[in-house]
Amino acid sequence: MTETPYTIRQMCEEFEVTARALRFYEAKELLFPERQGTKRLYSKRDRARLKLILRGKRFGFSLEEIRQLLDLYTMGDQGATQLTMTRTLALKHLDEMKSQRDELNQAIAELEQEIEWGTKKLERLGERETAA
Amino acid sequence: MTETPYTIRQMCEEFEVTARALRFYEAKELLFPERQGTKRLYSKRDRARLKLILRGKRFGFSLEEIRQLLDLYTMGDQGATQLTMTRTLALKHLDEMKSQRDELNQAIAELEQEIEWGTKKLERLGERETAA
DNA sequence: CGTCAGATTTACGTTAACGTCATCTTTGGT
DNA sequence: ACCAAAGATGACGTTAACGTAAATCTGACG
Repeated sequence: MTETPYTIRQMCEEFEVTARALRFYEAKELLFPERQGTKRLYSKRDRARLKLILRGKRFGFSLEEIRQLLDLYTMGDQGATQLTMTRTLALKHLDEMKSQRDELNQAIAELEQEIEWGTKKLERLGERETAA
Repeated sequence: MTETPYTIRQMCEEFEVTARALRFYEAKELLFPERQGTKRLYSKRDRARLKLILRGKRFGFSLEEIRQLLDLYTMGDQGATQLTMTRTLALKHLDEMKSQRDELNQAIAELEQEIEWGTKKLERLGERETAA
């Protein structure tokens, strides 16, 4: 078993996306499944890429941004110039993600505060009701 | 100085958004500036809400989701039922944000790996060039 | 060989979140 | 009183990321 190509249906089920989305990602050059006749066959590499695509989306990156990031994980044997550019781009994204994480942590802390506040208020209301 | 209302322009500059966006948020009931005649006046409370709106956007929440979250920060003197619902919703969002953070941390770690890999490759290329 | 489910291609539709005019009003300043 | 700038109100346009429908194709099976 050297490889294990997936059909489009299997991909859909495994990643919970529609066939339309997969074809769309292909049209946008984020995926390059091979063809067996006219049908698409998704390799392990395609599956890895799709995973990254979906994760990128969850972080609010656009498909175009994701496409650029994907090239990073495909860094084969490019020239030093290309590699440097890719790395620079990646560092930029890394920075974004880090500030995003910091802000997210702050937001989480604040939201927890608010919830605690609401919880205590509910407790007081409960006491009143119990006392009556 | 009990209050310090902002004009729409001041809001735009302070938060780097367009007037169109502010009116749009108002149409979607995320902001409720008062009116002095026909003109909008944004209170401190509006500014706080806008800050949360923009932050929510950065985390990929839709305006509708943000609207619901905003009500959390407006928990005044509602009934216990309403308050419980709001709190439940908030806990759900909190969970989402926490998993998002965890996934983000993992993505950051992986991206750092890749970058390090690229960096080392560049170093090797540099050595070769130097040796030539 | 017929057909019937599953794929593909093509093309138009949809939603969110504004952008971009065009066209009034309002208003502070001279 | 008058003018230009700022603000308001429609109304239509735009982009991203698919959804949906229609027509065609293709391959395994009885």
